Parts: sequence; structure tokens; C-alpha cells
Amino acid sequence: MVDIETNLTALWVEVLVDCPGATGLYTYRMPKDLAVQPGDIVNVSFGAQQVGAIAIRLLINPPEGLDPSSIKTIESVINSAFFSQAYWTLLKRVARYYQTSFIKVIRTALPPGLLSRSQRRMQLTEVASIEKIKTLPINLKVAQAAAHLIETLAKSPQGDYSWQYVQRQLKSLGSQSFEVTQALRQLMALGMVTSYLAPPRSLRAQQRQAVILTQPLTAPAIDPDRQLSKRHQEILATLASKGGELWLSEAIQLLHTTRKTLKTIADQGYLVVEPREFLRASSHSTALSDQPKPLSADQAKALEILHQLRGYSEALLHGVTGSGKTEVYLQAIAPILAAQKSALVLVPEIGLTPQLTDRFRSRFGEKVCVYHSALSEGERYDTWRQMLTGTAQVIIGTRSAVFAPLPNLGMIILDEEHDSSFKQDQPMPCYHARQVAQWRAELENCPLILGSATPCTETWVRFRPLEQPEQPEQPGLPQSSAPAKHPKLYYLCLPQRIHARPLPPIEVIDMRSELHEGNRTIFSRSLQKALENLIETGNQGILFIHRRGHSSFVSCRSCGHVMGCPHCDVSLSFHQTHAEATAYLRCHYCGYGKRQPKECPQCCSPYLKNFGSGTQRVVNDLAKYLPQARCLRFDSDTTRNKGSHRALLTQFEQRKADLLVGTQMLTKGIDLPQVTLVGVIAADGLLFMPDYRASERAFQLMTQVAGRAGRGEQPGRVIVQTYSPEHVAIKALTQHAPRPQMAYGDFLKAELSDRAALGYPPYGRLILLRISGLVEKATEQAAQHIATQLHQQLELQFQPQSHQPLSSALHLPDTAGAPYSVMGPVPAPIFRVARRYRWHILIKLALETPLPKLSDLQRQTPTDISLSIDVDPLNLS
DNA sequence: AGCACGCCGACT
DNA sequence: GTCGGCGTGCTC
Repeated sequence: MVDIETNLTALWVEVLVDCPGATGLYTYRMPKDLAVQPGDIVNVSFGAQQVGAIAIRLLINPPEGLDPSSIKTIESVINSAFFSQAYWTLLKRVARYYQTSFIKVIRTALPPGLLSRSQRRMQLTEVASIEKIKTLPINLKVAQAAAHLIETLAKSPQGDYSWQYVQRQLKSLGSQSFEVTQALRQLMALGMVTSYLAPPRSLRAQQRQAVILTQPLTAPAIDPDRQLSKRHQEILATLASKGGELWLSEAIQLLHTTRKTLKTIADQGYLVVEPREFLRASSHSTALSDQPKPLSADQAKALEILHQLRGYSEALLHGVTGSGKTEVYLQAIAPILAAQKSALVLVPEIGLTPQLTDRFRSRFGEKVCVYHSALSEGERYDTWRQMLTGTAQVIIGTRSAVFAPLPNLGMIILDEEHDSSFKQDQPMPCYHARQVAQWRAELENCPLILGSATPCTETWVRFRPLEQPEQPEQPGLPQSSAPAKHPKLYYLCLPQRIHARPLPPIEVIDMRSELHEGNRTIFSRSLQKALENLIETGNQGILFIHRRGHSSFVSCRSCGHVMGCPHCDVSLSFHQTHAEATAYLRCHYCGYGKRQPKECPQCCSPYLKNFGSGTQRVVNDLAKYLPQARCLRFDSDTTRNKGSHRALLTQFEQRKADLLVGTQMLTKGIDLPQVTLVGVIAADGLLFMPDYRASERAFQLMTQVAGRAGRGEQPGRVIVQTYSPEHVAIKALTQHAPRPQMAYGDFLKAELSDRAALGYPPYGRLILLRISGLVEKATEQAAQHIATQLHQQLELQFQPQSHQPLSSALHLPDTAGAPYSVMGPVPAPIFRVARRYRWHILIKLALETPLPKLSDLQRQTPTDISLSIDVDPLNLS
């Protein structure tokens, strides 16, 4: 409870302002009519603008050295009493561990727009005239910018755009930023444009056009003076019978009419068409068609343990692909909901798992909400508000949903826990949802369930300490159990598929010998036979290609020139949705794109050779050799549009195609029972990434794709083609079939002993500093400076020790005995991306070394250089 | 982030 | 001597 007396006498509030560069607390006056509490999200005027802020604490006396008359009053309270103690502690912990300012963490946790800020906008006045500009004695460039500015503003219905938008538009038309500023100043002096600060618009629910009857429902009085056709009367009557209010789109369908007809009636005054708040429809409430399914013995055993979990505890549900993990989740959640508590289900990517969402929906109905970054601001806000209400619900969401503000959390489930999309590596905090979920479960005192067929090394080591390298091997199949040393960690194993369906055998094909024996196609003879057989028997198959392969660049046959990105040190990738579509070249790193040129920019030869994107090429080759096979491409080109994911899968399910040819996306949560054949075209792209996790990732990915085969009644078959069959990940893969879970354990055991020897995670901790800037020299200098600072700080925080030499990439200095070592700065593997030069510094910490504080580095970095601190990086490039 | 203030170079 | 560029620092 809040101390009432404090509440009454506190006249001052210290707040954390959402403004970069405004670190520290600012004091505001308590408004007379509002009782602001610590943890409230408020709006304050800061400098010239209005920004969001969080109230941190109340003060009875104004701080010393601050003139009370200069203190502004808190503008408004956006959200009251939102942060619970546990949630607050969670955010603090995230900020500390991931070396990020607290306000940045709050910003990632809240839906965008909640910490609102005022926006500078500009508006055209009547006197605006391009002709007049031309006569002015000003710089030609500025005059041009001014003309563009007027043209741009004229395009808006209100002659009104935000400053940011105009700036962006004019830049794309070739103006420099200072020219725009100057042009604006000129135009304002001439009175052609006015500039103003728009107050922050509060976030609202989604708006939709609605048709609303203006007359009373019961007796729509028809004005005899006005002509109203029979048809129009009919429409009004139907509308009245529907409650007098419909969404425009529904009205058009239901009343069999058009927008125009409604407009005509509206003009006569009988109805209005206007935007109305669209409350999140509970209309997609499919009937509760899905009932709990009978469980296998393994599932039942796992569920029994899950049901007994009380308070904070963690369980790893290690189930082979197709072992029915989802059913276990569903039945684990049911009693939580029944006890009026909520459950949080985290998945790698919502779009890729429509089947999982559907299943939850049909089991739990309206209690299921989806929360992820692809939702519109309004939808996100709605869902967020909905969560705060405290009614028991199931939230299915991606990484950021780990911060979902559920007040009464009963369980957290993290499905496919090995998936790298749970790690954020772009804006700080570079958090891992698994780590945050673990803290959250601890703080909220609820169970956390991690599920995967291929748990990541970190998780494995935590749950299976007995199977670490030096330990003697455990005989037999692993059993579900709790490791003795951690009574709160439970290892649950589903070693068999449901209905005892066998895991498909995996054949590894050595593509080198295929070549020696004269097969120059991309399909080995085994795969060819299997494909032919597939078509004959009328079954379905999947062909998997590793996307970042070598096969999608475009080069000139005559001079060898490779089309490269002008902003990055990478080659452009070839993209084409279908054979007739325009060919595009796109950069996978910065998004730059252009049409495929007709001739080589270097030597003007018309013979530009493209290999097509991986999938495109496979589809083309397949069409030549097996023309009767019907293929569907499933990659970023064909699934770009919203919903096309689902559409493609539905087509495939309805047997409108025999083969699904695709990339990584195929590995995730797709359950297609008719698939009997899985082919991995070239495993090699995966195996030799310059990264210590390459093997682990390759093995996980291949196990996941292989798991797509044989889920139905027909047995499956997997063919993996490679040029390096002796690779550990490939060798381990072939042991998959007889003792699947052991194969994974064996593979990890070998992998872990390598990691232990080098002090890599999970036997050490990494922190990656990414430094980037637009000016090559300045970026390098900044990187050097940061490295120097870093050494000083680390020495201060830990034992003084001898300097490690600034060694080059690939091999880290040996950490034996030392609490830490620093490598770099070194140029990043891809030195230039999106016109920025990039440098890396890698810190390796011994396991027992506490996490250093690196936040000071941030402050000492020049503003035009960006420094991001990635704790426990997954991606070292 | 935005905006004011202030220093420095090009111009009447 | 002034105008107007952009660099530096502050915002309760």
C-alpha cells in the first residue's frame, strides 16, 4: 500500500524522460488534480517538446540547487500503476545484464507510441507559390529544395506533413539536409509555410469506416419531400434490422450495395459514414472444436510432471519432431487457465506457425491473443490493454512478447527454444527471450517450459549435467528426470513420435562421387529415383535449400564482374517471383535493390549470368528433368505478402502440388502429414559458416527439416546431399534413426568438448562490441579508442593483468586462468554494410568472472559513431 | 531527438 | 562589419 501521508505531501515527482541523451532523473511538479505514483507512465513537456516519461519517485521537498519556479508540471498520466514489483525488477535486470539504459529497456517493453512525443509538422499557406520562389535571389539548390517542399506538401490533403516525412522525401529527391532547413526557413519568412508542434496524439484503438443510421431504429421517418427510391428504403430497413450500425465493408456485402449508393443515401441525411473505434473482434472465435487428445505414455509422463510444478521451476521438453509437444503444452496450460491464471507462449515467428496458433485458438477460443511486432500500433495497444485487465488468457507471441504485461502469470512456454530469432541483435538491449523468460519465471514464481527437438548447447548443459564431456556415458535411452543437483530443473523426454511412427532414415549422398561418376546435375541419382517414385506413388515431398548459398549472385560471363551492392561489401542477390516477372537484384544486408541491368556495367557485354535464387534454380532444373512434377516455391520472394505463407501451405495441403521447394522457413513448425520425402540439396552452405556455432546450427537445422518427413501414416525418407560427408554434423545425423535422442546427446558431447577447450559458451561468456560509422577513418579511430577505454575499465574492475596482444580474427587468445581477454578491434567480417564501416571487439570472459559494467563506453563514444554492446551474442558477424 | 546558443568563414 | 553556416550542449 502507498503511504497516504507521503502521497498527500509529495509535491514533486522525479521522472525518467524518454529522450536520448537525457540520462538521469528530472524533477516535475505534481499536478493539483492528479495523484502521480511511482511507475506511472506520464507525459511531460521537456525542452520545446512533449515526451513520454516514467515516474520514478515522489519528493516532499524540491531538490537543492534547482529553482522551483523553473520546474514544470506533469502534463498528464498515460497509464497508471502499470509496473508491478516483479515486472520492474525484471526490466532492471535486463538493463543491467544487457548493458542498456533503463529507459531503452522500458521502450522495448512498452508498445510503440505509448511513450508518446510531440511531432514537428509543417503546413502550406494560401500564399505558397512555386513561381515566386524562382524569382528569389537564393542559392539554386535551396530554391530547388523549396520548390520540392511545396510540391510535396501540396500532395497531402491538408497540405500538412511531419518534418521527418518531408525531410525524407526531399532527401530522396536529392536535397541535402541543410538545404531543406534553409528552404524551410525561406518559405517561413515568406509566409508560405507554417511550422508547428503537434501535441502527442494518444494511442487509440483501430478506426474503421462505419455506416450508422441517423434516424431512430424503430420508425425510420421518411421525409416525404425527399425522393427515396424503394431500393434505398430497403437498404435502410435492413440496416435498421441489423441494429442500425454496420462496418462499411460488412454493409456493402450484407446489403448487396455499393459505397456509392450508401454515399447517396448519406447525402440525403438518412445515414452517416464515419470512422468508429474498432474493438478487437472476438469474431474469429472458432467453436471450441479441438478436444484434448489421448496421450502417448511419454507425453502422459511429461504432463504429469508439468502438472505437479509449483512456483518457479524449469522443464526442458526434449521431444523429437512429431512427438506431440504442442498437445503437451495445451494440456499443461488448461489447468492454469482453470485456476484463473494466464499463460505466455513464446514462439520463433508467428507467421511461420499458423498451425500452432490455430490449434490454441480452437482449444481455448477467445482467451487466446496473438502479440508480435507485425501487429499494427493500434492492434498492439489493444492487446496490451487487454492483457492489463488481468483476466486469464493465453498470449502467443514472438520475442518481444516476453515482456507482455500479464499481471497473473501462471506459466511461460518457450517453444523451439534453440531458435536464434529469440535473440535480438539489432537495437539494444540485445536480449535473449529465453534468458528474460527465465528471470521472469523466477520473479513471478511460475514454471518455465522450454521445448525443442534440438535443444541448444547452453540449455543442454543446464539440464543434462551428467552428459557433459568428461562424464561416463549413460547407458540406454535417456529418461525423464530431474537432475539431482537442481531440484527445480526437470528434463522431460519424448523419444518417440506419436502413434509410434518411426523417424525417417537419413541417407547421406556424397556429391563428389556423383560428379566423378558423371552426374553433373544438382540432383543425385538417389534423389532422382526418390523423386520419380514420389510422383508415381502420388505422395508429396520437400526440397530444402540453404538460402545464403553461393548460387544467387549475378556475374558477367565475359569479364567476370560480379554485381555488388554500392553500400555494402557483398554481392547482390538475384530475385524473381516467377519466370515472367521482372528480375531484381537485392542486397540482403541493407535492402538496396535495382532492376537486373541489360548489360554488364563493367564491359557492356550482354551476357550476364544469373543463377537464380537457390529455390528458383532448383525449380527450373526440376522442370527440365521431371516436367510432370508440380512445384511450389516457398521462400522470401514468394511469401513476402501477408498471408501468402498460409495460402501456399493450404495449396500444398490440398495436393495442388507435389513438391515444396524452400529455405529455412520450411524448418519451423510445419506439420504436413502427407510428406514422405525430404531432400536437402546441398548441406555444405550450412556447415562452413565462419562461426563457432556453425556445426550446432547445421545439425539443428537438418534435424528439423528431416523431421518434416513421415509424419503421416506412410513412412518417410530423408536424403542429404553434401560435398563433405565426413563433417561431424553430417556423421551425427545418420545416427538419427535408431536412437534419435542419443544421437543428439552424442553430437553435443563432441561439440561441447571442443567448446570447453576453447572457452567458448557455454564454458565461457562472450560480449561483442559492434562499432560502426559513416566515415572510415573516424570509425577506426573510435574503435581504437573504445578498445583502450575497455582495457582500462576491465583492469579497474578485475585483477590487473598483462595486456593481451591485439590478435587477429578466428583464434581468440587463450583465456587459461585469466578472468577475461579482449580481441580487437578487428574489421567486421563484412566490413561495410549500408554505407557504414564496421569494427568488432570481442570480449571473452571466464565463466566465474562477473559481468563487467560497460555502460561508460557508451557515453564516451562520439555521437556520429554507433556502439552496440551484445552480451551473449549468437551472431558474430 | 530538437532546439538555442555561439564561434567562425564569406560576403556587403 | 554583418550574415548565416554548422558544432556543442541542454532540456526539470
